[in-house]
Amino acid sequence: MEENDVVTCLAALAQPMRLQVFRALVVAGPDGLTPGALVEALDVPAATLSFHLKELTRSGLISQERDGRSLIYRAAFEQMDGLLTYLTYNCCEGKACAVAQPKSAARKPR
Amino acid sequence: MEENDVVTCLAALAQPMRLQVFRALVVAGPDGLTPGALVEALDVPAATLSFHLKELTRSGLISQERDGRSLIYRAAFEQMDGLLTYLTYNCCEGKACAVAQPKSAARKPR
DNA sequence: CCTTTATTTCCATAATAATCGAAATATGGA
DNA sequence: TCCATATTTCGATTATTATGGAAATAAAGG
Repeated sequence: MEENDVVTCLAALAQPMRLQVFRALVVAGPDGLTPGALVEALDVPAATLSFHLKELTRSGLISQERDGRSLIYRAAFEQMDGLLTYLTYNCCEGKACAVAQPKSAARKPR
Repeated sequence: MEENDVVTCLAALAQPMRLQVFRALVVAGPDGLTPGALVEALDVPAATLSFHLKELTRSGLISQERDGRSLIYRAAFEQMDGLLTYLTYNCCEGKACAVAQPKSAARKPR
């Protein structure tokens, strides 16, 4: 992933409501969630949610698919993986830092 | 790391100049860099740089230490590790996604 | 103490992002 | 075709962030 896209992805997640939306979609997995479900779950006005969904979509971190009257949004794990890969590289260059997947995997196991 | 701090860290990195600054500090390693060196390297007005350094410091992603007339800024790897850990968790919850440290480590070896 | 160098703070300005009601669009079904 | 439901777009408003020159602060050394 290229620096520009990295900044866009980071900015997409760097907002409380959007981080919550993304987390909800990650938890929902392949089924995804509709805007309606997110409005309920996160108690946010539809127009506001729509703005944030657009922002996340623009970054490539989520995808959209129509299903009848509803839309289904899903987390785009490949993109998130790309972001993490970039950050891991640019955190750990020459350092014995967070190549620590084992350490990470050990704590806070929820 | 808690959700609030995650958003703050993401926001700190979600800006082209700040991402460059952080990357430069990561590359510089334990020696760190002075604002003067960064002004030279990144060709940015001192006042603008100072604003961004403050932002990064506020997030905990870099630290500051005085050395005579100069200040030395360094990447705070523990904080970055915390951020990566959080993101890894909230990307991969229930997914066989980017627990892929090996995969990541294999490509783009520069 | 005065000067030089390093860096930050102040301040005004410009640019971008977030909020949300109301109107518009899309879809499926009677 | 008309209606109800799901969602987005519009548009106005407010809030936050970024930029950079000029003035202020901090430290070292004569």
